[in-house]
Amino acid sequence: MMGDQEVHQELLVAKLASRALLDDDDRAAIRALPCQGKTVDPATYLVREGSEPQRCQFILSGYAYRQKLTREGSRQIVALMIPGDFVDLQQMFLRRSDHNVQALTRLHYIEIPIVALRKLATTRPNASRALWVDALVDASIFREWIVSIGRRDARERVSHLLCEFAVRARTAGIAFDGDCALPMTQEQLGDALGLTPVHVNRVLKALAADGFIERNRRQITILDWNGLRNVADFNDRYLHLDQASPE
Amino acid sequence: MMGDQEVHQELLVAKLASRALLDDDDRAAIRALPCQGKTVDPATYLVREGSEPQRCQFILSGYAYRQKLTREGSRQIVALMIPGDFVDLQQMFLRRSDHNVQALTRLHYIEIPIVALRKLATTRPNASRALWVDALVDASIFREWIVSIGRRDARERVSHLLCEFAVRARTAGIAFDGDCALPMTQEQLGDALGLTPVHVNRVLKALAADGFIERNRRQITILDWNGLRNVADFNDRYLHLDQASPE
DNA sequence: CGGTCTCTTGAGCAGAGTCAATGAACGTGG
DNA sequence: CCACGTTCATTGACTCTGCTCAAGAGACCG
Repeated sequence: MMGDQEVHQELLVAKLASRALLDDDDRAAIRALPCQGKTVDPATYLVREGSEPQRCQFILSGYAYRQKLTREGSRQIVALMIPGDFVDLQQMFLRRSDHNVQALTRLHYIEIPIVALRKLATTRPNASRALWVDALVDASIFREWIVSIGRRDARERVSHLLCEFAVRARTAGIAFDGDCALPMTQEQLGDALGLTPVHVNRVLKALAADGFIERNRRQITILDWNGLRNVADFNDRYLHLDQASPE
Repeated sequence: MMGDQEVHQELLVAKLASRALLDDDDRAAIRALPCQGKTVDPATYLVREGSEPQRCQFILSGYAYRQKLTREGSRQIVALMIPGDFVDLQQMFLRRSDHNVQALTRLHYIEIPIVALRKLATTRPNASRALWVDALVDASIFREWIVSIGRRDARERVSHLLCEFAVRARTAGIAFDGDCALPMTQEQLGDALGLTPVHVNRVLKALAADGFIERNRRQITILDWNGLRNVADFNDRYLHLDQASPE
């Protein structure tokens, strides 16, 4: 029987093993990382712009998002994070954070000292590769968001986000089939998509009227996966899901 | 007297040294990287979506951009690259490229086998850190572009791109003061900003009328740096320019 | 049961897009 | 050295997607 600590670290091992092939020594080194579990309420800041992070967070359950504010006070969400995501690989080698990270829901996570992760990265080549792949996949998702916001209309954009979330949730083992409970308010969706909440509302209504999704308060369920992926022009290539298979 | 090969490698050393503190052994290891110089014409593809890159390119002179196409054929430029930028760190640990890279101008670059770079990353901790920082700064720029395209209006967006380009060009030592010759057509600017070329034209005209910039064919010169940065809500924090100073 | 968040919906507006025509600069080959 | 074709830049007229403002309806909470 495993204690909490062990369960947490198995998630971490599983995540990194999905990013690169690991041997037993790599796994042992990952299990040996010092870490500490934490829980926070929705809207809590995990990282603040301008701060100098000393620990890297890894999400066990719940959701979080990266966010930046403009001078006028409008907010842009630049990434969603789900269980099995690292919050701070994006800052691991940078001095100051360039954005904020906030909990979207109640959140359980572990914190690992950055020095320990850096040491892992320099002593275990396979683990290092897994960390690289993870950071580079994040960057690939950023690029796809630029394409969505820059070149897709509101209907495509909303659909694309739903598709991405569904695939990532399924890959992380926290969703099955269409059952994709994206716990975001329409205002938050708007902030992630570069739209106003009013317009998000209208688009969701239209997608529901067309039978692609079903809505029920903050729950959105995909009814017609192929239809929605077609509306969205969605292709999961940019998520790089096959990095850990033998070459 | 240095031959071409040596000059090229000094640029590489200088770039990595700007990303992390390096010692003499690190510099020697970087100089020992095998590499080959190349030159291509504007619009040449350096990387194609779906390909499996074996070499990493490093730009010596000229400009390039990352680009993705949507189903409808519209194009989104997701990054600009200038001399001293790595083209392919973003793919170094991923199997298949998720985007295209094209030369914007006539381009001189060197190619380094990815295996050699990976080896550098696993044997030289400081060099590894420099590569990490470089990749993470790229990711930070992606995030800022998401904010720009998602939440800034056309005038702010155009100004922001000009500011970013000016700062990066100055840092790379290829521009001085306001002298920022961004060699992009208005169509390409539009593709980078999520706008149409017609609208880019009108915004540039307005910025010139207000005295912020001067235009002359494809050359844009910044006349009023502080004014433009103010229009753009520009802050260079996200470029992480101070990573190589002692902690 | 009142207060607070969200979600909805309507009406009107505006920033940016579309379409289309003209003009300026450039490169090339005869 | 000029004619021609091509690529960009420019401008106007019109359209439309998505925004703003505002009010009302649900849902949830202490």
